Amino acid sequence: MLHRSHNRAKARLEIHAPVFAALGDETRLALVVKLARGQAYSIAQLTEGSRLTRQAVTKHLRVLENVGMVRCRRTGRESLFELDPKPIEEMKEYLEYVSGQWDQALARLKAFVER
Amino acid sequence: MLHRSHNRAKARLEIHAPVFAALGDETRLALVVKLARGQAYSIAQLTEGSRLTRQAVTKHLRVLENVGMVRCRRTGRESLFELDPKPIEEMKEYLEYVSGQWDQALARLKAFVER
DNA sequence: CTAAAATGCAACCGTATGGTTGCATTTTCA
DNA sequence: TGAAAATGCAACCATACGGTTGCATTTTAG
Repeated sequence: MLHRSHNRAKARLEIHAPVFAALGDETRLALVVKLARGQAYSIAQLTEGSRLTRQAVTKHLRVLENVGMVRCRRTGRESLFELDPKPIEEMKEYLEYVSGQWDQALARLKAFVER
Repeated sequence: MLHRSHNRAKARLEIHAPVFAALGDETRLALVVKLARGQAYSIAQLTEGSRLTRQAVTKHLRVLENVGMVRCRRTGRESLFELDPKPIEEMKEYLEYVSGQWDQALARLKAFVER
């Protein structure tokens, strides 16, 4: 059972890099925090409070959309964006895998030293 | 207590973006996986199996080092790199915060609808 | 119907990024 | 001591990235 989650995490490593990259920007990181509040926000709403242009924010939103962290639906004259938590769960799985491996390595080292 | 972890995560948001960016590259992602095995690896060892140049791998390692995910010590004629799990823990905290907010938002929505 | 609101589209720009090549430096070991 | 191993340093290159500006399009509301 531990073996299964191991393979699952390893099989999906390729998918993760672009998702991590999407969060590798302060603006996008902040957007995700705002979107995590659960509502759907228009581009104008998401631009408000930022020192950036609306178009800059739009670009960031498209990046998030392309990696599947955000979904967009047109409603009237505005585009509403809302979070999709699945990629975040995948990132958590990856990090759990890495730190799990690390912890096991430390445990083996400890057992070896104490022998 | 839930309120405290909320503020802690929010206070450190600036730190996280470069760390996420560091994992936003397939090569670095793979390096971290390898380093999670717990040993210290030389540059030559980490280059082995990759299609990249040693210098390319070195650059990636410096990136990981600059965000604190990896430490380097010179031993004889080789540079040994090993993982530092703290930044990974910080990323996990951030993701926990975001998905936690999201879950709470969904719960509020559910409570509202069922009223 | 028309003006304002919200967005889309596209060109453009400076800089960061990922990668290479070439050469110098330090350590090891026979 | 001298060659091979492991790395460091630096220049260079193409392209991706973050951001802006300008203008066209669609929707709303008076």
